[in-house]
Amino acid sequence: MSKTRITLKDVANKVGVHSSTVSRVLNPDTRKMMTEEIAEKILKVAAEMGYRPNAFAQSLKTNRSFTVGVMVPDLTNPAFAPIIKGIDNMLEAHGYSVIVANTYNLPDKQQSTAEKFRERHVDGLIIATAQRKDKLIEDCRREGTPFVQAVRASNDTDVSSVLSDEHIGGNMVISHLAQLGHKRIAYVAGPQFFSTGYERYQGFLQGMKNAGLKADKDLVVFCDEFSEEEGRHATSKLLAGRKKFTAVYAGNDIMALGVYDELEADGIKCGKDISVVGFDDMPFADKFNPPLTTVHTPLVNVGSEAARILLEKINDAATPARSIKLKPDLIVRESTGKVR
Amino acid sequence: MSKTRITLKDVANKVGVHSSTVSRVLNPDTRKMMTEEIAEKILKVAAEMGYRPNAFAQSLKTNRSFTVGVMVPDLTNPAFAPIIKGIDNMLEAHGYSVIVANTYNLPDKQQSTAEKFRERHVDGLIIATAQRKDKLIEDCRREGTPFVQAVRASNDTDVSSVLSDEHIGGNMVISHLAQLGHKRIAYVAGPQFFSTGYERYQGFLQGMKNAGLKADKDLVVFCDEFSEEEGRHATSKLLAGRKKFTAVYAGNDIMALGVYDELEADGIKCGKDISVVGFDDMPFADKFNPPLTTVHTPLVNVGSEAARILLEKINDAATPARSIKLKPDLIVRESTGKVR
DNA sequence: AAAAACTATGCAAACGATTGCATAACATAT
DNA sequence: ATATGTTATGCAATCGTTTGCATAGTTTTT
Repeated sequence: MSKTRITLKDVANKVGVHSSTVSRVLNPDTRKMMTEEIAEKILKVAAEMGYRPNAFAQSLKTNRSFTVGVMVPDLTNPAFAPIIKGIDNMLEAHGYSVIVANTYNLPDKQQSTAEKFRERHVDGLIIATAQRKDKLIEDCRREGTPFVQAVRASNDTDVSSVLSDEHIGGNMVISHLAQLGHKRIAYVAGPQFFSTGYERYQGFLQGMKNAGLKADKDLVVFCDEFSEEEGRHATSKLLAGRKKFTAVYAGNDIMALGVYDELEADGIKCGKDISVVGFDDMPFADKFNPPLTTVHTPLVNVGSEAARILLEKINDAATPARSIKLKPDLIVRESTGKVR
Repeated sequence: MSKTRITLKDVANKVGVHSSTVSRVLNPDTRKMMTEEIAEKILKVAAEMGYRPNAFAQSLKTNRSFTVGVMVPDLTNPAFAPIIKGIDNMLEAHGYSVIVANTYNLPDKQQSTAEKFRERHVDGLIIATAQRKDKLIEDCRREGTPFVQAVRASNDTDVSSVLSDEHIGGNMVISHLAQLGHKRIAYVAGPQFFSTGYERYQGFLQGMKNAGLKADKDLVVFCDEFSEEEGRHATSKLLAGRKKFTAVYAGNDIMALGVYDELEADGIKCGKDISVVGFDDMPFADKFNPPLTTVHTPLVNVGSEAARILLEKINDAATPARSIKLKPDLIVRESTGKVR
């Protein structure tokens, strides 16, 4: 990267014009200010000389970096790769680069990551890590930082977000289980300080009500994190309780795997003795044993929609806030079956 | 991001020194040039005022961006997330940000991605997309771009790379299968223009030889890509052939899933009628049906080692090239069993 | 005491691009 | 022909930081 650099001045000297003229020709917005004859000559020479703008100099002057910071909890959670893919495809097509950071659901890490993004003057943020009440969101609003929340959102009402409709998802799950004859349905809830945890629980409650079933507090366990271990632990508690149940709805696929673990350890047949449903349809959910019935959220679309909205915000700060809820689908596989 | 900026000059005015003094105090390498009294005063005032260097101005002057470009084939392949994680953890600790790009194994995409990274003046590259003969590697060498290859490498001999030892892996697999009594072992090979495809095939051949078994050309299928579909297609061809076999070794876990698909479609019991082995131990391989026996490559370590070497190269261009092969482990699960 | 060496700090040039403003050249109206 | 309006281009300031060099002040050596 220490190769001799061709600058605007080099091109200008070769064509016999001033560097500001070259700059204006190379910017499509100002090209029309120059005659076509000079413009063609400049474009030709710039290409021949291999001129490439210095991004730092541009950014220093324009205060724009054409980067976007994306915060995810943990890139090794397979649900986030499709989201990033959707984000990257959209932003890359508009000349932006994506800087991804993991926060591991640690608030301190989230703050230091935000700080780093500020130092880098990212043009905007996509935040997939927000809690329902989140200082980062407050900070971004106060500072006027363009941002969009993806997957999870804070409680703030006039901020943009792209989520999956967790209530529709919950209704679908309970309806499916009810049709299979299930009446005692347990719920393994994610942390309530995340909107995914909270809203999926509300969706469970609503689904039960709509199916004419009674939601039983003793058949609900609230987990501290969306993890396999917590899912397993919750299932262990449910099985140790006095209330029997014939189905478990887990707040995401990772926790559903924990449910699987516990059922298997206790010699309970998943899909036959007890039905299990997850949420997200993360990659390879169809390869599990048994293939997991789950709510498919269009993760790539979540990413690309979030990126689209962010681009609008960056280009026009007056873009009104927008909260988009994408409709999920229930994918029935072999982890659910008729009540025995 | 349009908040009023505090500059070096503002801090300098407040302390009553020159901005170059502030700059030298804030740089640990030059702090000792200033008296402790002035240094403490500057550090205090800078913190109080919330001074933050302008990264663009720094980069324009120093020609350093403190970013690293990472090229992966496809972020949704679960094997790459741990690699990125390892890379990010190491680089982030040294003040770098990671810009990730997907190339989808398309050479044109790889070239345009490299071009974008050049425009951004990333300080170095980690390339997880190289073919055995790859123009990008030639370009980087000619230009003196610091880079390290990860997972896959080109044939060039004096370039740095961090790989898994595919031969050791192959030997482990064949030895394991031989111990289970398998003699007719089929191999589903990845594309030979990738080092992973080629070297894992060589490992297969070497393992067979070392186990005193005859590698049979009719029991080898070469795939055009590392994909589930190709793995399935290859298995279909193997089953349609005249040679019987009792085990399949697939060049990666994704292709092993394709092997699973075909066996299941044909009513063949995986792990009982035919044993299956993969390579990579991608996340959730233990959740498959049956849990996959596979070669575990320490993906996070591949990432962090590659990042470490790259940092050395960036800091000292004379760092000698180094090719590291990490030792894999065989993880035996339920997809392999005794010959029937 | 004078000369030489060392240290601390300020000055200003440089990095490369963008863009407001000035002005020369050209076109149109009187 | 003269006055007015429009267009094309160059000049130079700006963005904010780093760093070579100059120089004033201090310390050490002769």
